[in-house]
Amino acid sequence: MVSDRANTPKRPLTLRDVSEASGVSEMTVSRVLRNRGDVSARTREKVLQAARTLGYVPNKIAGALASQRVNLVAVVIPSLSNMVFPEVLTGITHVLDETDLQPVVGVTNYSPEREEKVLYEMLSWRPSGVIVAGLEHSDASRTMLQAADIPIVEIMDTDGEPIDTAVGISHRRAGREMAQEIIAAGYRKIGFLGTKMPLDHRARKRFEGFTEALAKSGIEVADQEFYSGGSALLKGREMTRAILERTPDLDFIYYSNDMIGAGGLLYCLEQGFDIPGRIGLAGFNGVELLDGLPLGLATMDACRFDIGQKAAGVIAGRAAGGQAPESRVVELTPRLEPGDTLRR
Amino acid sequence: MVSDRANTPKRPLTLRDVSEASGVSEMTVSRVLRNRGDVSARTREKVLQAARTLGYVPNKIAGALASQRVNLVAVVIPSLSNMVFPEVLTGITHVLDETDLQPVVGVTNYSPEREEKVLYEMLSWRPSGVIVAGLEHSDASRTMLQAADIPIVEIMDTDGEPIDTAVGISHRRAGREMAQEIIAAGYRKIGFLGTKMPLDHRARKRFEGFTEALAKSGIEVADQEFYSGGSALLKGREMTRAILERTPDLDFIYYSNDMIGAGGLLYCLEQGFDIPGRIGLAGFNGVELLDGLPLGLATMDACRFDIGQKAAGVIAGRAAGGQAPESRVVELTPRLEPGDTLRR
DNA sequence: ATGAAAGCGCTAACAC
DNA sequence: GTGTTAGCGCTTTCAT
Repeated sequence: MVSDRANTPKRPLTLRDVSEASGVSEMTVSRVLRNRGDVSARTREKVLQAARTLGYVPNKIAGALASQRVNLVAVVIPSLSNMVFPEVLTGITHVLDETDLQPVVGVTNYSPEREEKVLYEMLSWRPSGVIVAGLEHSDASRTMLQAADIPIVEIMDTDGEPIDTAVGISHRRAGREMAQEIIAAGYRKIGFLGTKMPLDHRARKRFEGFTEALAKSGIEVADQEFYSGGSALLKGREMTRAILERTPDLDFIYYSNDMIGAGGLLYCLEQGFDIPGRIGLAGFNGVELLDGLPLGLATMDACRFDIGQKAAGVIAGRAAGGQAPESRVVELTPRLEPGDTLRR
Repeated sequence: MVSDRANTPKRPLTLRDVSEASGVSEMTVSRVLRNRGDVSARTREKVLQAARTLGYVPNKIAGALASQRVNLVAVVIPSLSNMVFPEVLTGITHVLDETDLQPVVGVTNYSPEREEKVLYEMLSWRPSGVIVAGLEHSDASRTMLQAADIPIVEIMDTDGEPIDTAVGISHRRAGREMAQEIIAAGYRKIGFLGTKMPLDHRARKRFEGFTEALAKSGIEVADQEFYSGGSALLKGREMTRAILERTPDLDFIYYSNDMIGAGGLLYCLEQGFDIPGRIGLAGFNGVELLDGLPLGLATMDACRFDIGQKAAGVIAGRAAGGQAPESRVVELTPRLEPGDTLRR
């Protein structure tokens, strides 16, 4: 392993070192290492041999500068602890693995300022494309993205005007449809528990769609409460207790995500409530976690994996010289999963 | 927003554009944009103004090539869906946010081949340091890392020889201590449920430490089962049912992680078992999720956040010209959290 | 306080 | 099939 000559490798290896070690021009070495152009099998072997024994790792910085091409795709998401985003990433990776593109992840913590900073940093590496969560961005962020002149895919949400392309679901519609389902099932005294939403636009849109649809049936949310931070499962449990103590005759609780919904479900089971008779419950996302719960929580799948795949597909297609998709907005349709906590 | 002159911005903006727009030399523009050297307030303003109205984003590729410096830290982890790693990332970010360093995340899916590929890709960007999970790597990976001549921090595990620096806990010891605790509590018929471990070395080491310590007390694992893939919570539930049907007189189950432990706990509660009397349970990791469960699962905190912070600290320190830490191995001590599922 | 020249390590474009 | 030349967009260094 590694050559055993006097080793003082202070200076990182360059193409030139491989060139000298193999007695082949830098250019040809470069060609071999990138599988470009025709190189005789003999030369090829010599070069690979030399590169391997030296332990040469190409310098992509120089390569990118020279070729004006960078095989990175910037992926900017609000959070990694949300479960939802890792799944989107999985979808993205799934597609990019088939190409020579590589995702680079940046996290904003739902802060527009951080988003701006992260985008600036990422764009300064001149990626081949950007996948960014949400349609809401600061003016500066929009300007940067527009000016970058690369494919930009805004994901997760389709309620708004995309900068370039959007791939996601309509959260307003998701909220609306869940409300309709709940009403159709005969529930009338409906509570809502969710995250504080000033910056979680998708949760806000679901809530808006939800209340809107209730209103159409002449129903108002009977009680509601918002939290931030902490263990979502625990919050779900505690908030459910609180809201039911305050408004004991609620017959349904809609949660802004599955995690707090699961907490609420566990609480209700402990209390021995008849579910979905005495009280119905529903969350949002369709996380895998729910499979292990004693009862299946009603939810709506957010198509996370699909969104990731489609978004990556748009970038990969465009990077390969393809055109933008016919439509600037790709709206997927979330499936309602009634589980066991919603009367039917 | 953006200048309203005839816009054909095909070509990305360069320093030169800012230079021309502001009537200041490229060099001075560069100084302003990086806050280096003395620039008169007047010039400074002119430059910033020009850069802003043009929407200039510096080209880090060119900058990095010229300065031979890259403010990226490669972070290579096995998975994002494991909860554990996002938390490590949080710790890393926490520290790096105080510096000008930026983490770049790569995911290996527990595959040595993928790890090799990811490392290769990342090293080719010449990062300022590498944080990589685990001490087990392919020969090629080790060679690359050694040759890179940058700080390398292997995290999560301290049972082995680090390439450069290791920050983590001893999983062997964690397994051992849990076994001792279980025995001290009087349990004797002990089962184990976990992931298939050929590639999850830390889970394997915990298991080894565990069986070793049991052996010292003349006890053998009474039954065991391994899974891969699927919803961990669900697997925990199903495997617990299976193992208890097969070996009904188990009085303790040790799970290789909290998620399947939680599934098992939910199952046992449903069955109405007396916990921790009839049967005790314990997991590993100390994930926040457990806070929301009806009973607190016994577990051992893996110090994820701390590990991230310390690892990032080592890189940041070294990048700032500091020395390597006194010791090449920084071993943290996991706390046993007895919860409600372990007799005391 | 500002500018001019050289060059980082690679690849595009063109010879041969 | 292989080599030569120029230059990517910055920063370093040195001059003024």
